[in-house]
Amino acid sequence: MTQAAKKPSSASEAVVESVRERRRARTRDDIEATALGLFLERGYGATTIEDIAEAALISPRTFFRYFASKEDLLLARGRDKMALAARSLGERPPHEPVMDSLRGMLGVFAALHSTDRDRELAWMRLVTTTPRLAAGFLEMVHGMELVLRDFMALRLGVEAGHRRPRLVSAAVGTAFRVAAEMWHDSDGAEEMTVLVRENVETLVAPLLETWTGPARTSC
Amino acid sequence: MTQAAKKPSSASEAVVESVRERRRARTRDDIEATALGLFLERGYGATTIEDIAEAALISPRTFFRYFASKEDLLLARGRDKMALAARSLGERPPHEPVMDSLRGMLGVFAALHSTDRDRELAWMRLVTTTPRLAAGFLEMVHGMELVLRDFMALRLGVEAGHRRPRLVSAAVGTAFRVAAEMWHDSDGAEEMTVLVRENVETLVAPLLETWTGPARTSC
DNA sequence: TGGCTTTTTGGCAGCTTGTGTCATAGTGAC
DNA sequence: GTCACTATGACACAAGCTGCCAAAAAGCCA
Repeated sequence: MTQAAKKPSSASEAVVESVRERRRARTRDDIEATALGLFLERGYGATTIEDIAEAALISPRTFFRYFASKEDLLLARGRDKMALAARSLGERPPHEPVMDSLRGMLGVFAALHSTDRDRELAWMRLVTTTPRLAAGFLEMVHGMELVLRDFMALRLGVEAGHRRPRLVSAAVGTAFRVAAEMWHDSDGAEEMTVLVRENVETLVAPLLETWTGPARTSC
Repeated sequence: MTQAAKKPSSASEAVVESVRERRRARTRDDIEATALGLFLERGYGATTIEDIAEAALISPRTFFRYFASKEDLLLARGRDKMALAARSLGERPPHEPVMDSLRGMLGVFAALHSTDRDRELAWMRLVTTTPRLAAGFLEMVHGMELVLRDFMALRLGVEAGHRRPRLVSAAVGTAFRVAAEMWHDSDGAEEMTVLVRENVETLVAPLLETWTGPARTSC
């Protein structure tokens, strides 16, 4: 169920999705877009699953076959993007300076970012202004931090439970989160990617400098 | 409803709560303790409001007169503690070095901290292992950051929307959060307060040093 | 003590989210 | 065209949560 198409029937060898999978993805996108429209129109809380199902021409039961919850509908995409960006660190050359790897990750994230700025802004507004979603957003960033932590442990040469990978990965997540807040509050005036990069430079770079070089002390 | 006792009937002038208020507080504590016991025994998800109500000798309807939700039951106390600690910054001398104010805040927080270590550990385990609660915990810290942000804006002499108060307050919150994770993962072996202090020194101090002194540049 | 006012509580009815189950319709593979 | 698998819809149902109203309890005043 979770696995991708394992046997490409055509000659092409790229990610060939079966017809079913593509159809499923299209339905999923359709539900998502429909729901987002309703949310922006009436608000998150005032829109029921039944409303969404009706507007998307599916049954309420079917909704839950595409999304684990109403919350998931809005957060899944962001979660995937973040996880993908974080995991891309694994393909970085092992001896590259950590800051360079992070900059590379930002590039991956930027490439994944939707070009529809207004839509992203609306999404961000919805997510940050609805308490339950805001909590979910923070958890989403936290999930990315967990992936980052293992990477940092590897690069810093200590176990993941140590303070350094914990603090560094949390700092990166914080840089992301604060950038998102700034981007939203400025109505998208500044480029999100730039904001993230600046925050990482400010918050993470000094932290790494003290550790990647001479440090080999306690904790 | 939300206001405290305004007319103390006795001569004492401290925070005199009416009999009703004290009774209410006692019932609230009672429900909380009962529920925590059930959660630890059967798990958060496997314990229903009805179970809690029955064990606490109240009706399910009454439960919601004491707590906004099942989640709130576990998070309200922590939220209050953090808000109290953060707000205590307002009573600090205005020209005190920011790091000293933060250390003072940690003292307030430590004083509020329960002496029952096992109970706090169990609470932390419950909250961090239950996804929905974990998200709520993160939001709780985020709430503290919002209070911190205004304070930082004041001290740094810029508006709250600027990058510096944002990053510094978020860094403090992150220091808190990571300390909580470390404390939990180490089974409370290290003192929570110490962990927070060390994280603040590592993450926040360098950030402040670059800004409180010479800095008066752009952002 | 007795009566009045306010708060607290319980019960009920109802909405919403989310899940298990089963039958049915659609689709792809051969 | 048949067979197997998947997607869907239609229940039924548990649990969280809210509004509403009536009853009980608690404080208050004479």
